[in-house]
Amino acid sequence: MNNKPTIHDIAKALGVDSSTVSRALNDSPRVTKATKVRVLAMAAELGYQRNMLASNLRKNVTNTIGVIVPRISRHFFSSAIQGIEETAYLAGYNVIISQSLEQLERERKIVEGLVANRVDGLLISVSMETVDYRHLEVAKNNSIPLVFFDRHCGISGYSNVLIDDFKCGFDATEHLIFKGCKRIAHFSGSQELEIYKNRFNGYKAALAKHNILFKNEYVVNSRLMEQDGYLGMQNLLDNQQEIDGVFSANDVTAIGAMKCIKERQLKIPEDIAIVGFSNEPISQVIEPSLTTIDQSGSEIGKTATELLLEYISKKEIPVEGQTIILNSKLIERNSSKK
Amino acid sequence: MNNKPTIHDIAKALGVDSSTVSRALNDSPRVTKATKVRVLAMAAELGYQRNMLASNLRKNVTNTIGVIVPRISRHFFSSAIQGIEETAYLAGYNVIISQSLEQLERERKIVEGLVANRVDGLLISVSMETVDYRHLEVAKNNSIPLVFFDRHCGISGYSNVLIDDFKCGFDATEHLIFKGCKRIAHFSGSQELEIYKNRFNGYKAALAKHNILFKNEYVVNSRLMEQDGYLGMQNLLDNQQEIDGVFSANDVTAIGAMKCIKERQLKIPEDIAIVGFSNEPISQVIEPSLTTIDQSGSEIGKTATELLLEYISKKEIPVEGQTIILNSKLIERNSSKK
DNA sequence: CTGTTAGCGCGTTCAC
DNA sequence: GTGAACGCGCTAACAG
Repeated sequence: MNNKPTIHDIAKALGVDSSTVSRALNDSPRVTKATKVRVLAMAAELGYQRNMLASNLRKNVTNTIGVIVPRISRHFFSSAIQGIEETAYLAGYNVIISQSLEQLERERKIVEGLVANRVDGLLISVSMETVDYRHLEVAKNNSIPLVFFDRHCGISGYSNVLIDDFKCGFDATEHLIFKGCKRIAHFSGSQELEIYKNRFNGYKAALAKHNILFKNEYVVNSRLMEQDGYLGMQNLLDNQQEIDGVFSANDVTAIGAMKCIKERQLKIPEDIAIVGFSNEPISQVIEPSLTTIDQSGSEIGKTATELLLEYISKKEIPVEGQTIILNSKLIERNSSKK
Repeated sequence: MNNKPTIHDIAKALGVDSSTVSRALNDSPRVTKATKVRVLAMAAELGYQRNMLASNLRKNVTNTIGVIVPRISRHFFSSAIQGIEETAYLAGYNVIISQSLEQLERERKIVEGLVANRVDGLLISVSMETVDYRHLEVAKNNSIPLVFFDRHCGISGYSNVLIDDFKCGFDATEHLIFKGCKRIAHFSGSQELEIYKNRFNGYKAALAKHNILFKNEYVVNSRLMEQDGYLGMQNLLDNQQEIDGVFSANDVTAIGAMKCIKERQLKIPEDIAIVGFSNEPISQVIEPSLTTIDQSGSEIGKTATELLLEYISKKEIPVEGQTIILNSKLIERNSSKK
């Protein structure tokens, strides 16, 4: 029962050598079509399943890529993992998931563990504690290719797959401009954080490109709760700011703003168009008509995996890492303004 | 550089045999303390790392458990995976994640793939298309223990780790009763679905236990959108139903109901207490004061993994599967009513 | 095109 | 307590 058939069993049954069987199963060109068929038939009959452990040991690969994220349950990362898993699955790779829980020490141990497990490649979104990358050199020393995603690696020689927050802000704002908006408010978060600063800069750049005057009164910095959107919008409207568009750096805040707009009998997007930068899908359950800039975690995961698989198949770690910057997708969910 | 040291290298360096080294590294009692120390020191010096592939091949294990979920990016599953990963990590196991995308055919292929990869155990939340379990027999045939979580397996002989929706409904309702509520409304979803039916039954049972008359007018069935909560609450209040408590089978719907309550200048929880069954954490961002019954995905993941690891260590698949039913946690977030 | 030989790196017999 | 030898299952290299 527990004696699983091996290539030797099927070789014996067919009166050929096990290496021929091996070649047949691997669809090697150096074996007759006829014997291939016989081997495959016998394999099916015996219920043969290749022992990956042995195969991998011999080939010194694992068909496995290791993934390290700060926390699996955060939506962005789980959707990234979704993309990673799908892409890896199609390429015949397994995915081992680990989480650093934002701790450098844990990250270090995980990397060592994955390297000891001989993963064929590594996908990492580093923890917030990670300031240097010495603990990752073990991968390089073992010729294991490494791709950073979402959170970039500061030093050169590594590949990154990132989201362009600047361009997201730019695109969202330009989208509103194309819709005919001229007085566009921006709800932003702490300017200490790169992501919000970049989105804000994208917003300003889009205005500049289209010769629209930037007005400081249109910018609302907050903690990006729903209430902040509601109150921010209220303030803007009460202060006679004739807003006709809103780009919110956060979806929940955008929902708050929408509530305020609707209460005042203004129409979306006819009177005021609105775009929210989206983190969580549930926000669209609560407000299905919200046009969003979606941080496509699965897209970034897919891209990072494709890049990594390329390195793996080439069996070489590029000296110069490349950096791929993805755009988030703007998903328009309400009718056009003009 | 790429020639990683093996036990032979360290054996040669020490003038002992590789089998002695192997024993020393495995802390076998049949080797001198002194040589153990020498071996360990040399291993550290050479930067030796055990080749798991070879070790696993020899021992015919993988130190890996396979996990199949419908979709990684759904919050419940990603938090379950979080719990699984943490528990497995502590026990020295790796976790391979796969997603069925709710497709039976994919699930079948994944199971076969994981079995072919000789995972030591399997954790499955079956796809919605899964009505029979023949495609899982391959695991049993290969003596791979299997634990179902969240979505239970209908046939006997398998272990399940589930959430008790009935008890959740019961607890939520009883919590409201303890708060002093006597006229408790219930917002429910399609009675075709077990989960909503069970929560509804829990609600009724709690009322019965405390001798509170069940009134059909207090029950609102809907698609559980935010608007459904808002409108449902509106109807209840307009029809002179003097509601003083609400148990919603969904958090978003509860948020809608809260909005309606607040608009009418009623206070939560003083005038109307409210509990929502929680799926997504962001709902608490939008409404931080919502008291919830939390489906703890990570808890269920942890429990399922512990059970599975027990089976793995015992090296036997129980003939009679056991079923563990977990309670979700009630998390009270607003001040007491009475 | 097929068979033979020789390991991959480790763990487990046997002996001594 | 330690060494020698073998095998896990598969595949690469070399013959023929």
